[in-house]
Amino acid sequence: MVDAPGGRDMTTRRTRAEQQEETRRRLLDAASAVFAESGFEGASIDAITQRAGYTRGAFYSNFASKAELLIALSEQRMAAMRAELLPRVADATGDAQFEAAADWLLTQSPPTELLLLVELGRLRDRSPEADDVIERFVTTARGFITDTIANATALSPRGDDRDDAMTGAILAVVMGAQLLRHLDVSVDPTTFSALLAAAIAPHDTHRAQP
Amino acid sequence: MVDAPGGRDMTTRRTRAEQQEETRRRLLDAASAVFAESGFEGASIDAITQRAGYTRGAFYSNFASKAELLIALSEQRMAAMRAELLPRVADATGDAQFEAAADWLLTQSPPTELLLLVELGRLRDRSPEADDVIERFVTTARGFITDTIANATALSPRGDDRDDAMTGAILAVVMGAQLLRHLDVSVDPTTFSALLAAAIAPHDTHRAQP
DNA sequence: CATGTCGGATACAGTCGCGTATCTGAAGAC
DNA sequence: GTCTTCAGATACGCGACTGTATCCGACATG
Repeated sequence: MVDAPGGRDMTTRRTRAEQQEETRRRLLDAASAVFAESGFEGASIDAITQRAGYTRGAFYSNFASKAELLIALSEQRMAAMRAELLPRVADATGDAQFEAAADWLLTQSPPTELLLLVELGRLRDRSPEADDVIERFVTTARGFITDTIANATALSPRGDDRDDAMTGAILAVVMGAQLLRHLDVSVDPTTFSALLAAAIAPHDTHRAQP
Repeated sequence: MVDAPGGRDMTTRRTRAEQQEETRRRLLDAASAVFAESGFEGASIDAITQRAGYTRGAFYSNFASKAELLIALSEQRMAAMRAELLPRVADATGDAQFEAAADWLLTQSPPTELLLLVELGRLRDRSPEADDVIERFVTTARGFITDTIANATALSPRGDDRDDAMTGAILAVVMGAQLLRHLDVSVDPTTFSALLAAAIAPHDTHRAQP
């Protein structure tokens, strides 16, 4: 699909670790695309390696199984998502933070990432590691949300189960919107921002309703 | 998995059409379970027919392909969902309608149905029929939502694109909640109802905030 | 009751994907 | 420069899944 990685290029001398790192990265990128198209079970290892420009040998020297690949990919993408959101939120102030996050979620972020969670949810029964990844994601996402809110409203999180209800509401809204995008249903950004605000409002009693 | 359907029962004489109808129904039910466990691509026809208590022959005399089975299953389940929601909503009045719907969605309805939409979304590129099913679902769901609101608030729908934004918001909330359930993340019913109300509130300017 | 019809079972051949075992050439060590 | 190591390629055997072709027996129709 892209330029052949097998062709050794004299201008780019690389250490073994660098080389393998790029292979891993390419495999993960290819897997992301193939998973999105065909789903986890429908994605053959051959299809993934071929799209990355390798053969099956490259796969088995980087991953033990397709499940492990899914785990690794999920973790990479969750970290990437966080890395994208953090600066955008940090660069804004007050309510603009939510709008910045909402805008990126609705227009920039690939709805594909959401599907990884669906596959992980299916895998959880067979692999305890998938369960860990999901739990880590939820915990991290909740922390990110409360931190952002605390930062935007200068209110510290409660730390009680009402926080869980609120972060759960935000997660539901965000994930629901991504799912609609996957179905090619457009989501109005204004409505989306309003929903996010509504999810936070009952949590923040100091805040006035407009 | 259940009692063998192959064993002809003398007490239950059935016409051919009835017999085949039951076969179809069992196959659809089994497919629903297997799809939930293994996904569309991961579900083998053998696994489906075996769980239903048949062999592959039963499948091919009822469906042309696995894709067609998914289409049929999706349509059946969407109709069933509607059939479940309608009386619950009709039996309540005013805001209780939303609570009734919310309660059923969060506690009774299997989060599995949502995954069918994900698979359909993947299939849409290959099968135009899947696209139709999705569009029909979205349209029907939107109609159901506006009807329910109109019924509960005695206000007629606007019929403009603000309706689309509002129904989209509700769909996002509902689907997001189901996805969280699939990930074993509990969703607080009170928060969920509040979110639904918040999605409607900006739409309904005649309504006072509590 | 005799015969045609057809839902579902059985048999079979072809394809595909997986995992392992083995090989190769370049990076790293000395 | 030689030797070792190892990422990635190649080869192979195996099992699983698919679709079709054929068969069987219960319903249907006269």
